[in-house]
Amino acid sequence: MAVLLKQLAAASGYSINTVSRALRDKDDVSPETKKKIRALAAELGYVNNSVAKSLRTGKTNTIGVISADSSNPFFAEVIMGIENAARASGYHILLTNTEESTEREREAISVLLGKQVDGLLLMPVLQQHNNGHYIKSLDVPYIIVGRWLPGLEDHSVMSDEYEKAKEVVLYFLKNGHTDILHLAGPSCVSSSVDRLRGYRDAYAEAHMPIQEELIIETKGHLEDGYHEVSALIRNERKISAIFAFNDLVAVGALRALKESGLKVPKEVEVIGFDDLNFSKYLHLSLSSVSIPKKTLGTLAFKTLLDHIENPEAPYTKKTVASRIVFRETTLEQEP
Amino acid sequence: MAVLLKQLAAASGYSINTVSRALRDKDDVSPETKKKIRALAAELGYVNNSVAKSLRTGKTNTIGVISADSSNPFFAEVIMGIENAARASGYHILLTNTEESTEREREAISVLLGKQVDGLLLMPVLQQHNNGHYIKSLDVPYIIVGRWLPGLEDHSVMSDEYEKAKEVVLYFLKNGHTDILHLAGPSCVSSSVDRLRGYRDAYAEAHMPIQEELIIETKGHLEDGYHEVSALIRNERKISAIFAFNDLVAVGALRALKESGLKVPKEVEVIGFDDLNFSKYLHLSLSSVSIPKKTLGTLAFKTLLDHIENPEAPYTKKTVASRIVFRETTLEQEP
DNA sequence: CTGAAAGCGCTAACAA
DNA sequence: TTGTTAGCGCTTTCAG
Repeated sequence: MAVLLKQLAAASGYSINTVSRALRDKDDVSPETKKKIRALAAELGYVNNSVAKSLRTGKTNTIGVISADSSNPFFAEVIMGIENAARASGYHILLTNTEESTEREREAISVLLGKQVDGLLLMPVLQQHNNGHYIKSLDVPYIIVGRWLPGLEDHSVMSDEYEKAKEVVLYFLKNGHTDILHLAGPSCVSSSVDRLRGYRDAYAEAHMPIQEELIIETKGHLEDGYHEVSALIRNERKISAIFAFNDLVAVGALRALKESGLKVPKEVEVIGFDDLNFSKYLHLSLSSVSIPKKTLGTLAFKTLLDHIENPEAPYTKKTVASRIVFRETTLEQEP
Repeated sequence: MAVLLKQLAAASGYSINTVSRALRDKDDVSPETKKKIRALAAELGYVNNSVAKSLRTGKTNTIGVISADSSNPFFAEVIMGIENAARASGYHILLTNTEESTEREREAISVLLGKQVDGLLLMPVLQQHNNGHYIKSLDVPYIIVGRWLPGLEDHSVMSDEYEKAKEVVLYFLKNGHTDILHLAGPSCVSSSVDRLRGYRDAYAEAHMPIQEELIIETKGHLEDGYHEVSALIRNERKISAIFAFNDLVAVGALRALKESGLKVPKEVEVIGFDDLNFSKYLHLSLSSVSIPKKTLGTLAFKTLLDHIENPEAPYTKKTVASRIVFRETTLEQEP
């Protein structure tokens, strides 16, 4: 069974305390003693029991990560950024999925608190009955990653989505498009709200009338883009540009366009959002708004760590800049 | 601060013990007492401290998941399967990445053991100096997911990769291809070894000579497929079929083929491996070997759970069947 | 049905 | 420099 301090103490002749201090490299233990104890620990394969340590110290060196859907490559990439940064700082992550369910989210927070995580990284659901109030009352430091919650904006680490969404649609409008389809994301996700707002404000700024039927809410999955665009084409609804909530939806849309024989970008221009790894390798490489996902994850963790180490510090909203990458699904193309 | 059993005891007039037993629904506490205590706990927002509980019970209800690279969509999907199954059984996952490094792997195992995980799910690196010996000596139950380690085959939950790889190449050979490029994965990953073995054995079975220069080792990333195939074409090396280690590499290859003007599948047939979510939505939907990733994750967790609950049970290798999906990058196509 | 006492393995005060 | 003692918050005997 597991080797304990007690065993090391018995085997070395020192007290449990001295062994503990030696292993933690405290400087009131003589070098020789340390050496002896260290050697013994290595020989017997001693592994510090972090559960006991955590109970005693009140620190777990673990943070909870509550993701909405980690099978979505976007989150997967963000989470990898988080994990990397966390590991580099001696932290571990306890990962949970909510699948955009408010109840699961609440449950997840509660369980993770029970596990005494030192902090929380959240990608929360935004809804009528969201957990904003509950989250606001948390004792542990927490950061909202890539999203926001009303009244908690200062806890967010995210990218400039509204601005970029607007820019995308403005680009379309300037190119003379009037029928710009917006394949929006779920309204319970703050990024959908921002991207949609960008769409509306771009129209407003260009003094163009919005055609509400060209705003279609999806769940943000591949199939959604495919089905919605297929349906539109079947109904002979004219569209000349598509601004998709994310790359997944855009890829689905691309597929539908191809099947119907519509030429991209000549007849229909398409811009996605997120710039997933594979998007530039598509047969028709996808124009998209590139969010630095790994950076987002890293920054989120680092910010959280700051607050763990310095609990009194006030929170401030942090933003990482994204940029529009023009590839083969738009007429304008980068060199 | 956090509400403790002590507070509930003081506030309710019962002893700490009774409160604890009431909350855990033990049947030697009277129903009314339970009700009172429960109400109080809910009111004060009591959350059980799992660290203390774990120290006392020796159970953490947490498993460690050591992934090679969770930004790879394949792992992301498997991990999601694991997380789902785990949550359904009241377990949480502590996620770590090794980026295919043996040292990080060893370190990760050790730290997770220190955190007293109830079991381990590994996607280990296979190398000269691998951690097989170390892993073999573990006290906690562990399962190797989607891979194998020599001597530990019984601990694996994986798919029938060798068979399917062979089948793929046999399909190519039967169609008259002689120059089949194999974009292999890293040799330190067991699935690469299996898929390559399938390639070789198919040639042997067809009594065809292998052209060693058509076996190219890659790291399994998108860019690799792109660069290797581009280089081959630049050197005017003739190839008429590509069997890629995974879909990522295949997509990169597809891109290179497109740039060079080679028609898929007429001039070059391509089959990938893994069948990632997006593969069927590519402009040219990718033929691939479909591994049921979520099932793999679920089965891995369930198997691990069996061993956690029943430590004496012997391990046996488990396999989930994959299947070849013929889409638009092959001449043969499913309806 | 309920309570008192012990102890999980560790670290932090305090003594020596 | 080292050892003794207490205690983190909980569950588990064992009494009552």
